Amino acid sequence: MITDYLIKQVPFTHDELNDILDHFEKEHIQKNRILIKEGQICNKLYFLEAGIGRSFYLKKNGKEVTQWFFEDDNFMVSVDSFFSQTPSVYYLEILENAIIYSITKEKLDLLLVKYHKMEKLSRLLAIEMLAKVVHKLNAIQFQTAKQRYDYMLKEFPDIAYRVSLGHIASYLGMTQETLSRIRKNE
Amino acid sequence: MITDYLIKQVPFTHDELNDILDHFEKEHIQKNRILIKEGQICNKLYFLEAGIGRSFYLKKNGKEVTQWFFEDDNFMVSVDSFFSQTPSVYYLEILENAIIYSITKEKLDLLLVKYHKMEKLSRLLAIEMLAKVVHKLNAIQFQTAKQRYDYMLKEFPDIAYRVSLGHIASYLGMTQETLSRIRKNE
DNA sequence: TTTCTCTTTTGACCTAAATCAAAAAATAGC
DNA sequence: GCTATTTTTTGATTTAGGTCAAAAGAGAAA
Repeated sequence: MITDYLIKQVPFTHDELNDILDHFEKEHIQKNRILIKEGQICNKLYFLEAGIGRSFYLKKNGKEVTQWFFEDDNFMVSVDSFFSQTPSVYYLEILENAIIYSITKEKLDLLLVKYHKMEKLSRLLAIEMLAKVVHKLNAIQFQTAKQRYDYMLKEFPDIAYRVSLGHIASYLGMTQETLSRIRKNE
Repeated sequence: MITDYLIKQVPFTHDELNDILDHFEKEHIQKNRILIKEGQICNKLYFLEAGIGRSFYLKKNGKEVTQWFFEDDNFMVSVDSFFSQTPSVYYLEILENAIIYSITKEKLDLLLVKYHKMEKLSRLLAIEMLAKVVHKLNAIQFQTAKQRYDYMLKEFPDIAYRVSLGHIASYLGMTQETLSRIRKNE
């Protein structure tokens, strides 16, 4: 639940929470839907109440490379694009039927001005995400293919067996063949 | 200047700025000083007014691996450790004689509560840092050694020729020998 | 069940970059 | 200046993981 998630981060009052939630829209999204394409400006911040998603980008050779996975009960967004309102480098895709809450940049900006606590929430989320990305960077930069897969299992235990091997392999910076061989030897 | 930097991010008033700056301490630091060791809790946020720094960690085999470079006119911190007050995974080291402004976690927390704008500043910084780390991640994950060095030249043009080849090589996830050969063929 | 498509596995071979080792160059200390 | 120490370069060899190609397996539609 999005309310539980928000309260866990910052102690909003009941009224504040209602006001904030009024700025979000709830939607049901079918799997394989692309929320944002490369080049579009990501104008919405999404909260995944159910389902999973990923961001990926398309290399010149046409291959998709997964950049991040988004689990349920987490925000999903093309960060740079949304916050600096510049064209997204990534695609955002829903991988399993999802229930999402979305808020536009304009509405979020209103909330950020209105509620000091909302700024705090955003800061906390950004720092949390930063820590996660740094963690992945270390895994990618210094570890063998096998160790990177172990990182994946720890970081996304729920997702590791729900998305295709190819998506995971590209997320981990290795080929499908290599990941297949790693799994074989588990 | 730290004041210029702050104002560029958020329009603080003169009084606010003075109050905020009163919470910082100015220090001159000699090169090669270690600000934070692995395992310590990073209790201060540093602003580099002059000089450069890096974060690195020590692998089990005793080798240092540079994790990030910090240029003058930027904040320098072991992010996770500082914000979640947990033991740092990294060392923070000053590489060239520096002038820094530092603020403790306690004092920063006071400012974050006192000034809505200060929360905003922190959010913006976190998002900016996030974008940079994502950028490096992409360079590391998908590019050849040569391309990674080109990324370094773009991201840290000032630093690329001021720090040792070994520091840069480990930052880019390659050996010194490889970087030396790349430079030779430039 | 059969067909079509998409995903995963397996095998053979190749290459970018690592490792190991040692020489050359640059810096720092005296 | 002249050593001592650290950093960088060069060469020879190895290897993890990539590439290419094809077979096997798994869904989905009908």
